Amino acid sequence: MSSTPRLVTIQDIADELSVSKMTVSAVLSGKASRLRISTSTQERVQTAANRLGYRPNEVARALRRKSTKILGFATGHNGLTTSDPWIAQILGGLQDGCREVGHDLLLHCHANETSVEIAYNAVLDGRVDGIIYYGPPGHPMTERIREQRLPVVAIVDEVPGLPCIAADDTSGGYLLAEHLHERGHRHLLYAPQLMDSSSVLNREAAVIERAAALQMEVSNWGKVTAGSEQTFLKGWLQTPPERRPTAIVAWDDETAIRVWRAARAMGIRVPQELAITGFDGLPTQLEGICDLSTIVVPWGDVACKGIHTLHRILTSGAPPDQTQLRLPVALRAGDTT
Amino acid sequence: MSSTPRLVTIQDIADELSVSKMTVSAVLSGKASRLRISTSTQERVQTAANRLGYRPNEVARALRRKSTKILGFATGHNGLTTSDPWIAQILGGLQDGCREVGHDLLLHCHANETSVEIAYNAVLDGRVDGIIYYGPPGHPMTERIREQRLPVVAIVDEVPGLPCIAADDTSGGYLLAEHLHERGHRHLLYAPQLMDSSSVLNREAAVIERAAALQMEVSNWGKVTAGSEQTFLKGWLQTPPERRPTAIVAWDDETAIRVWRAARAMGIRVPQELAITGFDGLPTQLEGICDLSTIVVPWGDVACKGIHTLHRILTSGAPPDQTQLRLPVALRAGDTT
DNA sequence: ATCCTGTGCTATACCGATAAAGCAAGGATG
DNA sequence: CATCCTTGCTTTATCGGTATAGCACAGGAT
Repeated sequence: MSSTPRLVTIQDIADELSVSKMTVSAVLSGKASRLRISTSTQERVQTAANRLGYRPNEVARALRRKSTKILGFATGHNGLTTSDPWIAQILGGLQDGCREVGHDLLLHCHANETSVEIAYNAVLDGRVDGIIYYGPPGHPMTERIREQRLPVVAIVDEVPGLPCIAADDTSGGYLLAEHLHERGHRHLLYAPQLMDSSSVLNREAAVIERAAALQMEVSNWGKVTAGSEQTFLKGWLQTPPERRPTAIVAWDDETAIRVWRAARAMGIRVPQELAITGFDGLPTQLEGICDLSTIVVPWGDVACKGIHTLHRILTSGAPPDQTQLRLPVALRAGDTT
Repeated sequence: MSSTPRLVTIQDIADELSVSKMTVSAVLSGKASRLRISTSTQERVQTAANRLGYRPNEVARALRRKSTKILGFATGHNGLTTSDPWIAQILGGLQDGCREVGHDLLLHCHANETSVEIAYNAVLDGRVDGIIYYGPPGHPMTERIREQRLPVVAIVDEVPGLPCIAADDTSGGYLLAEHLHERGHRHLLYAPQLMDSSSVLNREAAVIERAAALQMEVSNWGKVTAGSEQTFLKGWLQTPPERRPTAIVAWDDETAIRVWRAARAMGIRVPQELAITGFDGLPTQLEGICDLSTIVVPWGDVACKGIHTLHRILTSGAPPDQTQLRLPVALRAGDTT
């Protein structure tokens, strides 16, 4: 019952062949020709390395090159967990991106505010080369990050002064307003979420702007919190039919589904009496029951592009670190409109 | 536009105070008394460290102590992604566990077979101290892992020769059979999944065993693949009522929901004509529509315990590395039984 | 015989920390 | 006055790599 076996080092090979470890290093890191190592020696080294199962120690390399080739992911939105479906998609995209640029991904994705602080420290500790940040612009850490010019790329939500990859929420809002206009709606009800998130604010602003341009009225009766859906819809039922909004534009899919369920329970016909739209485009389990009209956000692509941007910033010496990208979204018309 | 700032090292502080870096190290790592550093020097070092914002370089430490304090997560089940809801819960549990033992979590969770190989190499590269493995026992890498005695803990699915933390799938199966028996069912239909997973096999075996003990008949009409639910249920409808199973026991929640949807579409009344059970206990979006009877599996706890076990193996020199744990599951009776 | 050039490798230093041994100055002790 | 102990540091080696300079030797030119 031995514990973890000692790993093979460059020195082991050097001893075995009675050469200096520099020779071994040169061969194994492809610098053999620059350092003029004879072909026969190269072969002997390669053979020994293979036989012993040598793998270069990444920690030692990282120390020397001052880069771990590990990127971190931090969430600043309170209460966010890996179980949130868009986070899941983001994680997938981060993984893909990391594989593409040859880095590893370290998770600092705890459901509390310390996530960012931990990630921030991870950079100062030399543990990660940079961070993908998903959180509110006003997080106390963001200022320190800017001040110290740490390699951080924001995703999904804009953070002033940081490079950012997000979805084109504005176009998404436009698409929704236009879609509802085409379906004959002239009075929308916006169900917002008050959170410190540029993405959410952009969605709302865009819906309102395009609705106005299309001569549609937009009401706002405030947030639809979990559990208050029925109350919310009662208000709708009590409104005289001619003054009723004909469609509810929810800030996200989850809210839309909650409203849809409540409407269904109250006998309100969707979409005949009331149309409902979401925003996120996440896969649902309601297939065949409720095919929500929504905006499909490319969460994975956003994350993946974020990694690539971070990688570019890290490899280019002096980065033009004001990259701002908005990835295209698409309307998915379902049976709730 | 400068690039990443150089991080403060122990040498910077030593130079600043004209002491040796060993003195600084001793103070900052709490070994001041053992090495007899005067109180005044300790204070000077502390002050300078704070002023300069010193943080010890974790890579250098890791090299010295031969441990990165990073644990990896690898998936061997093909096609598994971070979007699968139980993976999401597992990730949450891994995070929690890591925070509790003071380690970081590196993700090697790609949707293909290379995940395990990458994680395996990460250990040999000294990049991670150990791995949490979630995959089939027959994966080509598992043998190498055993041979080389790498610090790996399997979760969810048993792997012969490796320590494992899983859910008590057997009890789950018993609970389901007993529950259905109580509800008066005497003939079950098991909808299995043929995958190389001990968890899934245990579920099935337990249902069958307990059903037999309770004098219930158990039929098996084969897998219910995505899209074949209606065909499956047509077979059920065409069976003479007295020979029909009265309950379908699906191997997991997702299958159960697919069957439920198909039954609903075909006008089969659930649970009056046909009861349906799942297995997983994951949150669904069907709240208020279909409250699935299922077994709640503590995914997060399994993952978290896995981390703790791995940590114990890594800290104890010669581990009793045959830890086998089965965490309790619970029946959640919904309105599909 | 001496100088020069190219070949093939070795020696040294360094990345940033820590473990262990060493060593100078001052006071107590014989 | 010589010895010993304690205090308060410094020196050196080490983890496992990599960058850079150096060095011994062979062969051709002078």
